[in-house]
Formats: sequence, structure tokens, C-alpha cells
Amino acid sequence: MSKTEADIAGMGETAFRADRIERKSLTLRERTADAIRQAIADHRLPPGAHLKEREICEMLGVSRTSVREALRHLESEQLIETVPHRGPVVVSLTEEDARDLYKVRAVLEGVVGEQFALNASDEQVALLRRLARGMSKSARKDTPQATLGIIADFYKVLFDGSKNRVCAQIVQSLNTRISIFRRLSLASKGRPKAMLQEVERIVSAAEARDPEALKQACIQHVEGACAAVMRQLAAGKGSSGMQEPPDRPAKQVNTGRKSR
Amino acid sequence: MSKTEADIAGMGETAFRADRIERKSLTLRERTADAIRQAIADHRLPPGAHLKEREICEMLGVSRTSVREALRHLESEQLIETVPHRGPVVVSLTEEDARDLYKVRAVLEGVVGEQFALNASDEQVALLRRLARGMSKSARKDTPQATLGIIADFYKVLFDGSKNRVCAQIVQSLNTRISIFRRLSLASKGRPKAMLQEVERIVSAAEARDPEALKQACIQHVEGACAAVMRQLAAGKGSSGMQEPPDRPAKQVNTGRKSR
DNA sequence: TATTGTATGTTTGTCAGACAAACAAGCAAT
DNA sequence: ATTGCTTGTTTGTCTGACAAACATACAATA
Repeated sequence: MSKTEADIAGMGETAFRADRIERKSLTLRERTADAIRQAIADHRLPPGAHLKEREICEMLGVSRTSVREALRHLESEQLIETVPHRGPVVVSLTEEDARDLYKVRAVLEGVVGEQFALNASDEQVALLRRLARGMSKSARKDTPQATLGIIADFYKVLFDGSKNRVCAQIVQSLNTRISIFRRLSLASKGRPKAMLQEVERIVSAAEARDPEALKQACIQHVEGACAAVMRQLAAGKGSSGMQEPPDRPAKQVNTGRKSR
Repeated sequence: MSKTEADIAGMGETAFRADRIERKSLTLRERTADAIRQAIADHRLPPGAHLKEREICEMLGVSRTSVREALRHLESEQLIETVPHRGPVVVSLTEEDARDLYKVRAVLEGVVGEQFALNASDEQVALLRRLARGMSKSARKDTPQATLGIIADFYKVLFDGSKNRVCAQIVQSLNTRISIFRRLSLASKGRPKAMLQEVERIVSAAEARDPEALKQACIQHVEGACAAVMRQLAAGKGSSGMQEPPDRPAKQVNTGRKSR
């Protein structure tokens, strides 16, 4: 999955090609942010949860400084909302937000598709095909977990091939936000099958190098996912990162004075 | 420009309507972030500039803590890039980045337009018309500065009316990034006139409540701006937030040991 | 002379401690 | 039931400190 990293021009002597040394483990604050983000993504920190910096410090064993800087990052990613002097809270999404999120993701993935058709290398197209095959195989035999991994790879190739960093980065960020309630998506009945068809359409369009078709295929794919989520929401009202207007209790923990 | 803030239902007694108390001056770190962001936007901190936290502290008279938290925010907004142990640097945009940025902005503003046609209130449509008139008047008589203010208002109405917070927020963020080299846009010859026409088209479509037309009008508007910038770039190579592959010197300030 | 190594000042990353201000919740007084 | 006071909690911000990573001048070396 590593990019081929164009050869270094004129480096004298025999071309010295080797993988650069990865800038190892990020800074502490970044890892802290990752940890929190992950916790939010898989609901260990549910929507509405109140993050107290002290608790996070102890939980992760880092100082307040690092935690706070990490929080600022998540704040700007809209994963948490901070009311001054009240501390950050994991965002709760309204049904409207969900719809908007998907709407935006749809058009952006459309752009990604369009540009993939124009800019991707032949290898990337081939890789896409291979991953699609792997995906449908995995969907039948493996655990959903494993399938999700392939899906992630699939997206990675799509983004890389589109050569549109800006777009890819935004979609990524949107996806994190969406993950706050996407657990529903995979549960939807008949969704897996539909999904595989959508993917097939995407790959075909990619192989045909047809920008318009690929764009439409990507959009439809997102719309499919969106519809599935909405259906689920309509049914099982609750149990997910949604917030209805008149509703707020529970989830509160002790704050302020204790009984004495 | 304040929203009408739906009346409070059943509040007993005579309806008590008054503007809520604005959560006054944000926290220090937010104002710090704003200050830096502003400085970047109007090139007091040019692309490539190396931000040293100590300097910013003194410049703004705040502690390192606040500065660093502000920086984390800007970092996640992609206005600065931070290499561990080297400190943050104002991003330099490649021509490709510029194109991508505009491309994304175009489709997103398309969404905004579409949704404005569907969701905006009649007052908002009327307001849009009024602002458009003001804009063309201002373009003839006032300073470009004043006109820019009206444009900002125009956008604000557009965003509010679209009722798509997610989208609006992203476009906003994109615009900040674009501002790193947009100064060119207004300079482009004949651009103001073209711009006014585009705006006129937007307003007409809004009044007609035609989603598709409004969408197209918005997209065309962005594409117009993009084209103008690209033309400028092609001409006056340099003097702006661009980075060409083989080029890096100058702009460096003293770092490390001084002569002694 | 060009290369390699060493020394030293800078700047960032992270921690710990401190304190005022904002907040939340209980209790008391009306 | 309303209002006000009291007090523990939590955040916002500052200060000081120190190791690690860097950058560059200067020295040593081939």
C-alpha cells in the first residue's frame, strides 16, 4: 500500500532507494487525540458524554497539557463541543445533521470518483478491482470486522487515485463524524448485498475510465448508505448518537458538591 | 442580521422577547486563534513563515499555554503545518491545491445554493436581493474594502438560508484557506463586473426558487473566481502563497546560534 | 578543500503546580 | 415555591522547569 515515491533525481552513485524512516510514534498529544477519537468512534464515549480532563489524564496517563491540546484538535474536527467553563461534550447529532453530513459526503465522493477516473494510475484501477473481489468474498465468509478492513483499503485507493488531497481529507473527517452513528448501517437488512452491487458499479466505471459514470456511482453508493441509516433510525428510535429536542436526562455523572 | 429566534412557547406572562446575552468575548485561546488566523489571511504571516510560540506570546501578550492551544486549532484547520520539534509553518499551497480547493468549494456552494432555494425564508430571499443591489452600488462608489464587507454579508445570508450547517461550516473553512492567495482575485481585470453578473444570476434563481438553477449559478460563481485566480497566477508567477517544487530559500529568519 | 564531528544556543514537547473565575448543587431564609 | 448564600468542582490561564530534538558555528580530520 506504500506509494512508489518517485526516484530521487541525480543523487550521484547508485540510486539509493529505501523506505524513508517513518517519523515514528507521533507526539504524545497526537496519540492522545487518536485515543479519544477512537473512543468516540466506537461509543466508549457516547454522544453527550461529558469529558473531564482530569479523568482523561488518569485514563491515559498523560498530563493535562497534552490532553487539552488534543481536545482543541477534536474540537475543531467537530467531534466535541466545548462550552466555556463547562468542558467538552461529545457531539450529539440531530437527524438533520445526519442528513447534511451524508449529503456533503455524497457530493464530495462524487468529486473523488470523477477525479479518480481522470487521474488514477492503471495499477490503482486494477487494485480497486482486486479489492472489490476480496470484499465480496469476505462478505460471505469472514467476520464483518475483516470486511470493514477491506472497505477501508478500498477507500484509501480511491482517495489516493483521485489525487485530490483536499477532498479526501474532508471526506475522511466527515466519516469520523458519521461513525458516531454509522454502526447502524451495517446492521440494516439487505444492505450488504446492495453495497456490493454499488461497489461493483464503481469498479466498472473506474475500469471504463468514465468520469461521469464513476461520479454517479459514488454518489449512489453514499446515498444508499444514507438511506439505510435513515431507515434504521426511523425504526429503532434511540440507542444511537441522536438527540431529540425534548430529552436530556441520564448520562449525567456527579459534578459539583457531593452529599455530606 | 440576527435570526428571529423563535418565540419561547408558553412562557407565561407577556412574551418576553429580547436578544439573549451574547456569550461575550470568547476565551482567550479563541481570540488568540482568531488573531493568528487573521494575520495569516492577510499575509502579515506569509506562507512559509515560521511561527515561534515565544514570539507570538510576546506579540499578543498571552501565555504559551493559550498560544499552543490556539495553534492546535489552526493546525487542524490546515492553516499551519507542524513538523514535530520544528514548530508550525504557514502552509504553502501548490497550484494543484488551489485547484482542488476551488473544486471542492464549487460543489459545496452548489449544495448550499440548492438547499437555499428549498429552505430559505422569503425574508432571506428578499435580503439577498437587497444585498446584491448594495453590492453593485458599492462596487461603483466605495472602497473595495467596503464591498468585501457586503460580500461577506451576502454569503452569511446564503449559508443561513441553506439550513445546512455542516456544509456552511466546511465552506467557511475552505474560504479561509483560499484567502491565503485570494488577494489576487479582486485584482483580476474585469473580474468585478463578471462577479456582479454572477451574483445577479444567483439572486434571480433564488427569487425563482429554482434549486437546480441556483445550484448552477453558485457553481459558476466559484468557477469564475477560480478562473480569475488561475489567470493571475499564470501571469504574475510569484508574490503569492504558492510553492513551486524547486524553491525554498529566503523567508528564513534567524534560528539557532547567533554569531558571537 | 571538502567532509565529518563536536559544542552550544534555540525551540519545542511535556510535566507539575498554582489560582481566579465560572459553575453546580445543597441548604437556609424568606 | 422562590431567592440567596455557601462550598466543592472544573475549567481557563499563567509560570517555571527540563529533556529531547534541532540548527549552526567552529574545530578537527582526511
